[in-house]
Amino acid sequence: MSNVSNEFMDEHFYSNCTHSSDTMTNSGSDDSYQAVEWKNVIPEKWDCELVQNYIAHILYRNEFDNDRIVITQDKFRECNGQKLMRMQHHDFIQLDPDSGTVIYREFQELNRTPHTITKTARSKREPAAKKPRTPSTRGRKPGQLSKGNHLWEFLRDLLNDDRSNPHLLKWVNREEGIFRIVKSEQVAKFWGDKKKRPKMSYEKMSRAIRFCRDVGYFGEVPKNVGHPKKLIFKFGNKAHGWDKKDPNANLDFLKNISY
DNA sequence: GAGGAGTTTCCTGTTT
DNA sequence: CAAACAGGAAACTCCT
Repeated sequence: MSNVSNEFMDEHFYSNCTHSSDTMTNSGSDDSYQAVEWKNVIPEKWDCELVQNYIAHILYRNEFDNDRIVITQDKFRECNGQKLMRMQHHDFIQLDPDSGTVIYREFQELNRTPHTITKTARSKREPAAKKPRTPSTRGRKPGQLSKGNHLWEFLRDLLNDDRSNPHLLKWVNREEGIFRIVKSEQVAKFWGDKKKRPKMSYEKMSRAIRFCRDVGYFGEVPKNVGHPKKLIFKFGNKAHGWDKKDPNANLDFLKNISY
């Protein structure tokens, strides 16, 4: 459970996103509480304020508490995007020993992905333009967590349990968040059980993974790095906690599993 | 009840 | 050839 309130997100993260509007992807309207699509913004153009917003965004996602986020944000108050780009791992740690590594790693990941909405063409088919979502005061806000178990959390928890890893799925590169699904239909079956969808299949689950990839819970798997091409996935920049075991993970359905 | 997030379902076509 | 991958379209569930 995160103890960071939504009020925090509104006040400290979303509210300033109308600054540097030339680098923003949202409209900059009064209602523009929407999270910056960081991967669509060029870090070199970030001003100090935007860097602080980014730091808050990273720490919020990594479940740092409210006070901690404010303190760390302040440590980055004199950093603009260009300075952030020049900083090495040890510079981040020096600035904040607790979160330096997390911020460094996420920033590296951000810089590995192209800073554009346009996706790399994979097939001859033209990708359809996404309909922009209209900001509203109702409904769940972007980034706001639901109580339900999400697909990326489910896979993360399976990966961190030795009843399922490596029988059902396993890490290919844990540091990078890259994993391989071994028993695709079995994993999908468990997913269906969890969501009470008895007709769940790997085909349908993988469709969900592709949607989750579009919004950042999963990422593009690097090509040509020696591992097989099929059934390989990678956690994205909206996923977190995959590098450690979640003590609250509920995997009771694995207790009777036998191989 | 409205509306957004996160799927689920189904489908056609492509790639491995 | 089978299995996996891709992504459009529409519907659905859960949540605020």
